[in-house]
Amino acid sequence: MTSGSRHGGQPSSPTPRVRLVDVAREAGLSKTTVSAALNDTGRLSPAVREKARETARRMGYRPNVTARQLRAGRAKLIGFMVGETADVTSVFLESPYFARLTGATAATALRRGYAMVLLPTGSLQNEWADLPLDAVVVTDPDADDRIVDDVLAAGIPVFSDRSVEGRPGAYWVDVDTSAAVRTALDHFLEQGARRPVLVVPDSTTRFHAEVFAAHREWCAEHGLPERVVRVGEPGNGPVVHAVETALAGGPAGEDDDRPDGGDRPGGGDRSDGGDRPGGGDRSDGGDRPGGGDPSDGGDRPDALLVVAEASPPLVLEAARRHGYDVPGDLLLVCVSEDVTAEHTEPPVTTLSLRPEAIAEAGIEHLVRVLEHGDREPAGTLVPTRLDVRASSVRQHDQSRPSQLAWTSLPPT
Amino acid sequence: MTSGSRHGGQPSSPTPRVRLVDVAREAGLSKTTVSAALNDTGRLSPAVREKARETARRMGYRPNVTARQLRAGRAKLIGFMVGETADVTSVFLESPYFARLTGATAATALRRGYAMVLLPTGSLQNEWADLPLDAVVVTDPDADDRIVDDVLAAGIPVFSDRSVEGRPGAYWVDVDTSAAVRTALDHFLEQGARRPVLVVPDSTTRFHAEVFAAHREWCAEHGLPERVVRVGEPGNGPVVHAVETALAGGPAGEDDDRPDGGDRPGGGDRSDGGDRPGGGDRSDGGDRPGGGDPSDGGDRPDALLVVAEASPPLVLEAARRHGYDVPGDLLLVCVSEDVTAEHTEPPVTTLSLRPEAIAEAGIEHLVRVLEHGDREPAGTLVPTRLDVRASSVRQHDQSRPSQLAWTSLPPT
DNA sequence: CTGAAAGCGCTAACAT
DNA sequence: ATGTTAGCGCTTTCAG
Repeated sequence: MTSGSRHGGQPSSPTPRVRLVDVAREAGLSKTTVSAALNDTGRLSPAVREKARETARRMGYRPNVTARQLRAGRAKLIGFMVGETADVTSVFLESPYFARLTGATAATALRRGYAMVLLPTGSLQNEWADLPLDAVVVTDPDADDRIVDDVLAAGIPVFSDRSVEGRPGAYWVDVDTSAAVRTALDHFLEQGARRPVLVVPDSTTRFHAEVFAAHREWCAEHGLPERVVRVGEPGNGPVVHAVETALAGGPAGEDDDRPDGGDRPGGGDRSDGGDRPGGGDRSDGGDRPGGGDPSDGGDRPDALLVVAEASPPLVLEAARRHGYDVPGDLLLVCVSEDVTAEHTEPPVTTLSLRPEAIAEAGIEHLVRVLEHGDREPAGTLVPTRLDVRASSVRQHDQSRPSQLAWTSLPPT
Repeated sequence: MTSGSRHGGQPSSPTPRVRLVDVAREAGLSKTTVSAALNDTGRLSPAVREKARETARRMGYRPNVTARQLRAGRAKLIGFMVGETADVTSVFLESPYFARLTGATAATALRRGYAMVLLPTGSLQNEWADLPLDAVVVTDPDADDRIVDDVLAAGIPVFSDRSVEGRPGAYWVDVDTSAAVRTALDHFLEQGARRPVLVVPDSTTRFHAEVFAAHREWCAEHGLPERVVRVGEPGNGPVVHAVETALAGGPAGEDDDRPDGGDRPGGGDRSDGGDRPGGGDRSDGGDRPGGGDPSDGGDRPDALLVVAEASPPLVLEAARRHGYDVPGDLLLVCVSEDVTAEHTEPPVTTLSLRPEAIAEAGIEHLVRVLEHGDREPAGTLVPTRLDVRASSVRQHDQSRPSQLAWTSLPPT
């Protein structure tokens, strides 16, 4: 029989919990004294303090957290939700980026004394209404998302991306998207590529919109044609399909026999620029295209920047199916946190958004606002990191170090 | 200027929240009446009820959740932690299995009115001490893990896997491991394989221990030699390495030039059985091994069951590097929730542990215990699902339906 | 140095 | 049908 069954009547009595007053009575002290002893506050004689503590320990006293919270006025609880892929909760965690962002946010928050609850995407039902949330973190809200306003309206501070800038009660942390895109494209240029293509989701998330804009700007600055393929749906199927579209060098919808394209009406790929049909070179093995001077003619892309999240091995495989040798004919960079990128042959260069750094900056900010009332600054920009691997270097200097896109910050 | 700044003194006054009593006073009613109106309890005249509600709405009243919780005696909050890979929190979410289990648990719990906080792995510091947790879910605790006892000692019910069976206050949900392993191995047999190899983590998790045992039993029953390679560390590197060890047909440590083996002292692979050195056939391309009648001689494996979580494309690639054609020379099944398995060529057969089903069963159980005091049953067994794809079928009958390992339950 | 008492904001007996 | 009152368990002035 376990200790703790008091009045032996009901067999399944849920063990009436010992309260502070019980300890006080048992120790022959007052609630106040015991509370002070346990919380290490007030001026108590060491003897009394020890006695109180000892009694509490012996009785198995556990403070009622809710009562404390009521007293304190805050629950040290924050909510976490992702706005993008606004459908099922269990899906977004399958993205390595969101998985790491989520885990890192929870860990960092806890380290600062805040617990994090995982909230379902989609504000339809505000289940968070029944939670004593001190703040809510909203990652990558859709442009037309009401969620931020709803939370703000409830009087709860919001921490999100830069799209909330200016809203009172809202604070932001964002990746330095522009620098990130430039770093990747500059890297391509440096390696001799002249016909880079961008594959980016067709979403209203601020990040994706910025990627598109930064790419356009960079192309204009460098006098290069803007080659973009937009992916309508998330997921490996659609992204791989988009990659194939990009590599075919022509508009979407041609030269496709894969069963898992996942196109829905209006959600398919859109290929902007470089619309001259490049010919159906869906060679599965041998002959390599181009081959000559990389800075010259032909319409086939010679570099690929995949911003849409997809499995690097799958992207690599898609390139091979289309007869590209990586990095021989095609330099490849994926914006991804997927660790499989290190294990392919060749390993794939990735642009990391550094979710851990974002989480840390966000929680840091949150704590400053919640505990010290800081209102400034309203936001923070976090640099990205390019992890150069064999898939994007022509020569054999794979030993070059990682580059921070925003070099004014330390590479932590 | 936003509405809500009351006494215009301090510019950054955090908007004193409107309380129930404020609404009552404003509406000329009592707290009780307003409370009843808002909670839809008691017998109130429709007119008064509406008036109370209207006033509350107009004043932007939001009930103080903590006060409610204190009154109710429970916070509708549950903790979630994973015992395995007992290191950093942000890591376990990178596993598709844990990611989906986590997401599904959070979603299911919320649907039943419980919020879920993500707890850090490792019980070293019980940060959960400051949380009003009604219960804690502990997935895959290590055999020697103290965490379950700690939580139980705090008087908090625990929901975990079968390893907690018999402990008062502990309940379990587990996968039907034995049936799962049998299903996979039977499938191999059915497809003509006679020399299957198992790759399984060398962990003290109950699941992995059971996999090992079930495999041993199955081999004994079928008079087949027990071929096992144990992986010392989690992660794609070590698992792929183990796969290569398995495919080389000999003991570990030979025939290896990959830089990412990740062996640590005492943490490397262990190859049990089939110890005759199979010869260094690390052919990168052409010649295929064996080729003759599959039910006959040779020492090279003809089927591979990878239980350790690894990226299917990477496993497939490893098999190819060793000169295997899948499914020609080698049938492949991965225990994995990784969606990339559907997108490889050939697609990889997976044995799904059905994390969503586990989550649902677990929360269902939790609600029954917490809200209805049910003590029986102490546990539930959840069937797995084999998603047969091309990587494990010799013929072209890929159209066969999924199989439930435990056919007494519906295939939901 | 210690104890009595006043709430935190809400809900539910118990009057009226 | 509505209002009064007593706590939920804890922390914290404020007396003693």
